[in-house]
Amino acid sequence: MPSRPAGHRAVVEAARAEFSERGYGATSIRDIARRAGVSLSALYYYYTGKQELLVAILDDGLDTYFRGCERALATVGEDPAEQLEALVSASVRFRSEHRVKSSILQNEGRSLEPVHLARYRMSEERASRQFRDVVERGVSVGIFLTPYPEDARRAVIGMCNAIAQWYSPDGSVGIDELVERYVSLALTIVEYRPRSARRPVRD
Amino acid sequence: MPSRPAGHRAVVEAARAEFSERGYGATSIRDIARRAGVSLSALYYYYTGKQELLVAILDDGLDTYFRGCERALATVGEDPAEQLEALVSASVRFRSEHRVKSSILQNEGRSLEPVHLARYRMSEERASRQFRDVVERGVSVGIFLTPYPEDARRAVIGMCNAIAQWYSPDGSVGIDELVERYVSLALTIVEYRPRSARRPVRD
Amino acid sequence: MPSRPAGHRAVVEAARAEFSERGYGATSIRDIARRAGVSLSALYYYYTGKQELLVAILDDGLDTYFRGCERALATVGEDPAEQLEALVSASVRFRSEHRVKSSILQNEGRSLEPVHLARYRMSEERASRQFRDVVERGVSVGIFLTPYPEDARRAVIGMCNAIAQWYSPDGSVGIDELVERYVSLALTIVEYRPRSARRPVRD
Amino acid sequence: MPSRPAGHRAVVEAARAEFSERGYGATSIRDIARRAGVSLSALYYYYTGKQELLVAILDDGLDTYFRGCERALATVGEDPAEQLEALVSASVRFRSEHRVKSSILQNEGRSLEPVHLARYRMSEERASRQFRDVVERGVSVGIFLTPYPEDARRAVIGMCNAIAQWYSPDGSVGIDELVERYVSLALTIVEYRPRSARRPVRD
DNA sequence: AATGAATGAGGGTTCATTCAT
DNA sequence: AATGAATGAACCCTCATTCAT
Repeated sequence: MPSRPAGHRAVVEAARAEFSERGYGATSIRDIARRAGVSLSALYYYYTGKQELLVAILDDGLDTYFRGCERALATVGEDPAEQLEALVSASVRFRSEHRVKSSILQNEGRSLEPVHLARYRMSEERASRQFRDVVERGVSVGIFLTPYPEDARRAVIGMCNAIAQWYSPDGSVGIDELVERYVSLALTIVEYRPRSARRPVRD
Repeated sequence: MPSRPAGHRAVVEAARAEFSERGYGATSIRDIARRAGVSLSALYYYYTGKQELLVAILDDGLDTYFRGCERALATVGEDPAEQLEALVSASVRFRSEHRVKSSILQNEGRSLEPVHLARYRMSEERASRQFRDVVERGVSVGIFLTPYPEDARRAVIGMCNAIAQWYSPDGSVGIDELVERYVSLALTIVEYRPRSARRPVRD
Repeated sequence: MPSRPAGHRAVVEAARAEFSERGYGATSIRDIARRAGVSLSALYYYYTGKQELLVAILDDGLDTYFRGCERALATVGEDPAEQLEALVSASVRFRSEHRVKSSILQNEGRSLEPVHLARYRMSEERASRQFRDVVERGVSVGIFLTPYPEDARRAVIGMCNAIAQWYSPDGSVGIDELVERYVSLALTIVEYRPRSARRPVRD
Repeated sequence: MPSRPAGHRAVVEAARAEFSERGYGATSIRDIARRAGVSLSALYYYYTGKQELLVAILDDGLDTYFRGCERALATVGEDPAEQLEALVSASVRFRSEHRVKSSILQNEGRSLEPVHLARYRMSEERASRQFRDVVERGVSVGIFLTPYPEDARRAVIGMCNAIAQWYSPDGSVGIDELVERYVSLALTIVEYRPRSARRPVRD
């Protein structure tokens, strides 16, 4: 999306909004062109069709998400608790700051044609694995006490994903505050017990 | 849905499957008729149109959900912890046993025309309130220690809702086991501390 | 229409109203059944279909019209002026008292299938001839001075036919008064000069 | 209608013919496209739908009629008799030269959706008023002796309107001749007595 | 005598897309 | 680089009608 002629921007933006509001299947290419203030032909001049727009939008969404994760992880060390904090923080930020991107990612993967679907599923898997690795390491290291790491992981992801559905920037809770609360919730869910807390306990 | 001519069943079933797989907007009425093994005209003899089909399906889904909740709540008393257990139990069962109904409820509310949307939003609100009331009572009674009851509530609901997206009846975890784990997770999330545990324990 | 089971009446009446308001082509058999308060099947039990309804309605309209003419003509003698009066009187009454029948007669003949069309055209022709004969006799007898009998005839018929389009029973003019005026207009159009008026002319 | 893409012409023409022959309600958009030798989609590229086609055709018909009236009125002075001649002349020409436009104007106004109907009714009213004003002025000036100006007006309009139903360009009467006869008939109907003719009358 | 269920054909309209310019 | 014109397939839905009961 970076080095395309001007007008592109408006088209993707419009498509994103429409896909998010109505869904891919219910959105017409004309709706998009109209919303972008661009002629139908222009749209086809920029993109090969509706499907390519979806691919571009999903890719961009994934990109935004994963870059956020990487950036967050880069600020912490090897400690699973810190890493979980980083991932939750990135996820909460993504779901609240990019609600539109987020909703498309959650709903419109199924609208991909088989060719593109494979790649998309791999990214989904990558996102899961990122969390799974951290949780499992926390468990094996003995600081996450949850007896059901997979369920815990899904609970954490599930609660983060849901943010896009209800969060409003006009609401009473700021994003930083939200991040803090969800990080705390996540640590609760995995039943985090810091090492230092275990020391005095003999037995 | 009870006293309609024969063939109805097949139509709703087919519509549910299609709506769930492709989304309302991307589903054609012909797809539904074909899948139901019914003529296009027959479909219109049963239902007034695509929208009524959606309404019927959503209503049925809500019905299934709320009846499950009521049944579960009927087995417990006034204790917020028990009530939360009941709601989570009903939710987990619904999301895992009725994954198709569940996914439509989560994705296709937006496809409702304004007339029907209002009623639907009220049902959504009712579902939220059910949880909110219980969580708030648990907090005010002092057995749920979470400092952020709303976030906790959303986390619980979010993790339950997500079940429909990944649960498979062929998987390794049975539903009863799943219920148990999620109930436990929910109590963790609200930071449940039973009264009895707090009393005599010195140290 | 006379000796049919009850319920027939309501159906024809409803069909007449619908055909008149929307036109045959734009009227659906369901509209008719609904308006008649009768089931769709009942309608088909009474009539073989939409076309037969139209035929019945047109026949009934023609019947009403021609019977009115015959009744009026029966009250007068051989005098063309009196006969024209009779025809105009019958026409004005028909167009004002039976506006619905009249409008269908004027607009929906074209909706007849070929089989029925022939008979219908003959009736139309009969209506024209009735007037033409009288006007021509009046001319040949020397009491209608119009140099263009055909145009006069068409003018008379045209102005009578138009009544159905504007007449309202709630209006200021009663039908008897209307008849009188149109009779007078008709005689003016054919340039009627009574015999008695010619006598004093020295000849 | 002027600056639209090519092919427009054929579409309106075809629509006009079909609407006139079968009526708006009985005409299918496919009939029109076929008759125009145009693809169904092309038709929709030109017009937004069947209704817009009707509106365009009615507007065009009204335009043709009113322009004819204005042209005719421009050639005469203030004399009501001359003005009536002008209006009748324009009407006869319109009804005989544009029989198709005329028939649609007479039959299909009812097929307009409410939004467009209002405007159409105003045009109808304008056409009536044009005649009414002239007739009334003739009466008040004392050259039209008819005791019932409204009936006379309706008779004149009615007979002119009827022309479209029977006139054939192949017939024995040319249009100029027809105009002359109908003008004469109209003056008869309003009982025109020129001023000059009244003077010599002693008394 | 009367009707509920069902149908195939066709209704008006919109779709994603292409193509000549 | 950009667009107006055009298309065929498919859209949702309603049509007049039939038929078993």
